Amino acid sequence: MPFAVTVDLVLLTIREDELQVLAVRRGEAPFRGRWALPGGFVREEEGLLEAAQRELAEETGLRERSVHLEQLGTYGAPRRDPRLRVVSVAYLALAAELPEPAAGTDASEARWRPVADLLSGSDRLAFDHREILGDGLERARAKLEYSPLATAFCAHEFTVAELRHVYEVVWGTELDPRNFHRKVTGSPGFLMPTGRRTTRNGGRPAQLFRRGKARLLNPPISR
Amino acid sequence: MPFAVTVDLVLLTIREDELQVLAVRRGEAPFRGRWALPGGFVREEEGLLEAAQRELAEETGLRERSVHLEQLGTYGAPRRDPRLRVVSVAYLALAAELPEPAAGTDASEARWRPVADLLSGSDRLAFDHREILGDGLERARAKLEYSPLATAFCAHEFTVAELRHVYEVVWGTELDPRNFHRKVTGSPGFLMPTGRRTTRNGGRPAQLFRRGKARLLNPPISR
DNA sequence: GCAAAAGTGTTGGGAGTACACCCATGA
DNA sequence: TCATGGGTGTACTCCCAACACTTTTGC
Repeated sequence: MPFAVTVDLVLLTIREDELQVLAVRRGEAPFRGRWALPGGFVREEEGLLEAAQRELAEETGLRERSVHLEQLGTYGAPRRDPRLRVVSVAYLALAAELPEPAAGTDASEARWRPVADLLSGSDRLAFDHREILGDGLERARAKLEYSPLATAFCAHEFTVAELRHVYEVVWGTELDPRNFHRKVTGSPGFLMPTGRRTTRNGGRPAQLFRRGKARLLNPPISR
Repeated sequence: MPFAVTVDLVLLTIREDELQVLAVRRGEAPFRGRWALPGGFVREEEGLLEAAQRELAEETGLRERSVHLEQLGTYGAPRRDPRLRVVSVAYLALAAELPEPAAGTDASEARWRPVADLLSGSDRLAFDHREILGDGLERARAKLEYSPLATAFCAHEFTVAELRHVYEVVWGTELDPRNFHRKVTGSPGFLMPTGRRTTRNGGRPAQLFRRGKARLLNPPISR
């Protein structure tokens, strides 16, 4: 049985105080004119993660270093693509704020779109990409609690307030700045102090941190 | 690019006070004579979950009702199968104790094997199935904490002690029976009392429960 | 000085652990 | 009546949400 295998990317970032995802406007049938997740075929001599890294580089010009990339799930309903049987392995990628993608890189327009808009159905996604995006969002939300994943949304160095902003945007909640500060700085291995400070918005300068080596947070950060 | 797509099953159960997994002895090259996870090709008109359900039924004769089945991950390294490019979607299945599979169903011998034996490397698995099994075990362990998944290892009706036994075997720890009892009966939606009681091993009869409707446990059951 | 943001101290209540104790059965 | 496992009560500890308060900057 001949199957086509693709990777699709749910690349999330935080821009303009909301969670946004990279989407491409489809130039061809099927679903011409609709938004879709970026993706492409897996090559002959390429692993799945490798293919996702390549797609990521093609879409954003980013080396994999600064981007968190993990397998999200695989979608293979018989007629999810009307042309042929395609099994798609979705990857979840999280990045710090990136520039708007250069136009015309791939003959198709790529843009940052608010996740909420694409999920609310006002702007329907191609294929089963709405389901994939929904699963990606859920995964990201859950992992913020018990893993240091939120740092993947931040630049190399960041303040506690910036990290808190990530949590607040992804979860859509407000967190107490004082307790949050204590929690994250007290969580072993979550943050590494750099010793440097910054002043960005007036007020007392904040310490700058880098991500630490911890892979799991306990106790978790509660919503 | 022509890919073959298969589903592989990590079917776990608890037998003889240990965690066991269904394995099949390979009758052909490659890896002839080695143990492997049960699996097979996805058919033309079949979804991925559907294929996993079919495999499960073929191996165990079980209807999907009583078995928990969820996608675990997808494995597609270029040369994981030396014959052709195979992408395998692994599913994690959890079941209550089942009879030893009938011999000769599928020309290959299927048997319950202790997970620890297969992971410790004393009995090497075919392909990348050791990695898949390891991922499945990790997933099961993690999900016991924050989901009512442990009930999937129990029969339709079960006692608190039987449920505790599941946790103790999967985690390899001992739990305080008294606090455990309070936690699980107090967790809303985890267990539904049937009103019936049973005496299995002498001692005071225990209440019988069924799984409730909760999908998430909070607070979680801690290791 | 005043506003604004960073960071610390304090406290009261809730949750979890450890363990003493009581309950219901079979032999 | 004893052994065995089921189930409840209770006290102590630790954690954490809430919020008052102090620190350090720009204007």
